[in-house]
Amino acid sequence: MNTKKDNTEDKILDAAKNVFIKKGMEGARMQEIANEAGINKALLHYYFRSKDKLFDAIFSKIIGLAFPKIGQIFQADQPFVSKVEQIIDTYLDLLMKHPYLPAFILKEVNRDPSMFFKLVLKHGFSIAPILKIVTEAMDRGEIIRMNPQHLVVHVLSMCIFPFAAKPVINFVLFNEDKQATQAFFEERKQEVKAFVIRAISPE
Amino acid sequence: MNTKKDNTEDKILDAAKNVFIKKGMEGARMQEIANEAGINKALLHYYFRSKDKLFDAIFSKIIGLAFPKIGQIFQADQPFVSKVEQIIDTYLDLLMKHPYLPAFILKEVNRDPSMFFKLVLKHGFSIAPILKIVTEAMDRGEIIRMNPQHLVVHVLSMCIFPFAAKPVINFVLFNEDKQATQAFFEERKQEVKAFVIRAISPE
DNA sequence: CTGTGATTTGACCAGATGGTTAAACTGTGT
DNA sequence: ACACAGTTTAACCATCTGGTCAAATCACAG
Repeated sequence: MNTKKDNTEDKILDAAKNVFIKKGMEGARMQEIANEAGINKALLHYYFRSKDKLFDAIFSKIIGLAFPKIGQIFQADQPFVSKVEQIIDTYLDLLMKHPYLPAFILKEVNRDPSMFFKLVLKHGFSIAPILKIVTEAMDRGEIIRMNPQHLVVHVLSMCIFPFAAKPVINFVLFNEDKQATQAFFEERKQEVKAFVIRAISPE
Repeated sequence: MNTKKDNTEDKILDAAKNVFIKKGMEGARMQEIANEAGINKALLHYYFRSKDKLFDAIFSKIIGLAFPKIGQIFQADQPFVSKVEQIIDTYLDLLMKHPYLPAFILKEVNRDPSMFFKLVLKHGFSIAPILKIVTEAMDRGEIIRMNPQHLVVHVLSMCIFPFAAKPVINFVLFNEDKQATQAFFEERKQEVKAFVIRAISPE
């Protein structure tokens, strides 16, 4: 389903990613991963010592994907509103491409927060630069003054939550009409941007 | 930890709730539930035929708690802005009292959406009345015109997501300072209300 | 007291699961 | 052709887990 499947290790990583994302660490079965990779179960232990180690490898890659470095998202000097639009565009594009990320990460983070903490440190993710940019925009009067931490959480909530709650939205809002649900998610990029900008613009 | 613990069935329900919420359906162990209830494991099967049946009983109660009837939240004739404030107040109060609800429900909904669908129907939950109230407020010009479904998802996202992502917020935003995290959550009621009202008010 | 049905328990079972191991296979350099 | 290291496999193991059951205990009507 993904990239190169030539060598065994990549076949395992690819299969493990699919199974872990679908079933989670606890729900996944080593035999199922072996089947998906088309190899013998013992090979999983040959390449990765244990289920935990294999999961670590997958989870680390996924955290790196979902917590991008700030430099990768922010462009240099532009109005703050453009920056907000850009960050929402970029992150919702990422989530549309990997809609399973929020539910998977939330599940695993709540199961074992300490593992997540280590990975955040390992990938060098920090929220400070974002808070600084937000605060500076407030100082310049580009946006209204408010607690920047709450603003960040507001925006991330609106971006991420609907993906984690996709089955709920699909059923409660659209009676399991998959096309309507899909259309709704495609609209959200514009809707979130408009909502946020209206909330933070002066006057 | 909860209500009456006199009869065995209630002891089981109470213990099962604690364990299921902490570990989820898959992570929970019948033996652990029995220990928590201070009874023999076979009694679990005597009162509830199987783990699935026991989980159903717990999950149903929790869905009923998290998806309140509309009448229970909305007061009759008041300005729409007051209604929004009231719904945010009420729901954030509920979540502050049961902060585990979002993570637990999201996990189980994504594990088995069909069970969740049945429970939503069983509890007679419907989003239609809310959408109607929102649309009427737009018709009266009380708030700006926008897609009411997106507005509802915006508000629910900002209310619910931070609880599901509490470990992330606790670490990334507050370096595991529990008091700071707690204070942040107590601020959110005001912050969400202000943000939403600013985004939807005319002018 | 005594009988009877509901409740409770310890012992047990079958199946699943992560993990191990010895043997077999593969390819490559000499 | 052969040796040797890396790779792959089938069979196996220990443990855990949901579930069952017969026996024991309890509560209460007669």
